[in-house]
Amino acid sequence: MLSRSEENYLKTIYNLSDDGSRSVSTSELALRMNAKPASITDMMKKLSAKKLIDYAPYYGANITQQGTSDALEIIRKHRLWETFLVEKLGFQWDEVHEVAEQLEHVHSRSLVDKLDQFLGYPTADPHGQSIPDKNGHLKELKILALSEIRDDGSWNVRSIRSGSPALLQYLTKVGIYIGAKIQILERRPFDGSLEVTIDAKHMVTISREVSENIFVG
Amino acid sequence: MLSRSEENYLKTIYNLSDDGSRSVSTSELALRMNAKPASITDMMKKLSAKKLIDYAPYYGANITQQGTSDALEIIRKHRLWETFLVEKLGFQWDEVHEVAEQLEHVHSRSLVDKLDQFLGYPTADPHGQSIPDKNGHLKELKILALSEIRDDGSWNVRSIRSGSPALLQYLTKVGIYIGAKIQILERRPFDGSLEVTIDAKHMVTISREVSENIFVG
DNA sequence: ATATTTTTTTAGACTTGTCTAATTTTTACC
DNA sequence: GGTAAAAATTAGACAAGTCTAAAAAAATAT
Repeated sequence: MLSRSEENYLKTIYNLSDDGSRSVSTSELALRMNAKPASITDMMKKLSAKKLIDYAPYYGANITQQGTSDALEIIRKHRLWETFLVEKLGFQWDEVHEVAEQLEHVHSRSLVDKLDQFLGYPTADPHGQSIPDKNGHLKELKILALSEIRDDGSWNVRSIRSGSPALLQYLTKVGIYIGAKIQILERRPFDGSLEVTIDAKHMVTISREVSENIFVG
Repeated sequence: MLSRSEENYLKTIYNLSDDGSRSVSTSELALRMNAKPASITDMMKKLSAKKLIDYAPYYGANITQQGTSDALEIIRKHRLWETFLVEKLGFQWDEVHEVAEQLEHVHSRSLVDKLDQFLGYPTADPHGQSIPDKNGHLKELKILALSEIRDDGSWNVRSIRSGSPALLQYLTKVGIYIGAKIQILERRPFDGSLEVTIDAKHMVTISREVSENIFVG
């Protein structure tokens, strides 16, 4: 069984690697985990010994099939708990990440599946992110970050990269939510910011940092 | 903030001390925690430094007011989660202890209170044990262990000392549940066993070990 | 009242996960 | 292609929580 720390590293490697499609460097991981590179190297060796990542010194980590499967299980738990917290306990979408970070490490054969059933087998969490099913299958949505959209026209907000309560609070304030309709009016190449309308009603300027975390389809 | 280990020791000291009314010895705690006495001594010093117990070498531990308050918060969380698992997720009463042991360590200002509200402010968990309220008040029930009953007549099962799935499974098998009516027919002083009827229907023999864990009123 | 047994504590070691400082390897640049 | 900068690794340390073995204190028994 994995330790809490191992689980956190594995999950972060999975997320940084774009669902396992590229390798992750020590410094990248150090930045995301708020840890020193030396600590990352140590953990890379541990995960490698457990065959959860392929690791060679100086060449970063590639998550293995087993690692992906374990990571998806943790992500499934995280997203199911977030859904529970919002749908059943009445939390706001910006309040649930930290608690779910703890709940995702509870180990129980049947707990997750019973929770899934209780919630009615949801396919997306409160931030619009897909919830892997019990076999570790993730419904891949064809979505793009708002920052990557080149085509004008109207897009629907499908998900938000969660993790930052401040971002979610900001989005709520400017009227962006899962399902909101966004139309790009103007692009400002010098800073990457966008001028958009939301639900064809109000107009806001969105910075590049923010548009990179909004996914539309 | 207390570590998981500190929380587990504190909770166990509280339980062993009969709600803080007597001191707990090193060996007693070692037995219950499945740890060596040397480890207990180390932790006693830590909890003592944090003023959660009064401890003097060779004289055991007495839980302080602050320690009692912290212990009751953990116990509140444990019992609310057990209630959730049985009432909402459909677990059996003998399946929830281990998972609740993990869930009780999740830290969140609002989670527990929102869970309490979601469950409708229950006053007892699935084993009949009182749930402390958010101010740490525990409704003290006038109950006795079945093993201590000297008076004949009929008694209602009020709670079971939880923690042993095997015991709970056994009780289910012989027809004992919270609310069952038990009448003592015969006492066997040589081994402390009792012959009883349950709900005036069927008759069973209950060992002393079992009757010490059934509370009636 | 003293000796023996039991309990508790101390001393020192080990594991996990982290760190700092020093070293090595890779990358980037002229 | 050689050198400087950046990135990664190694070596050694530390804290938390556990252990074993030895020593000390308390309890028990004769």
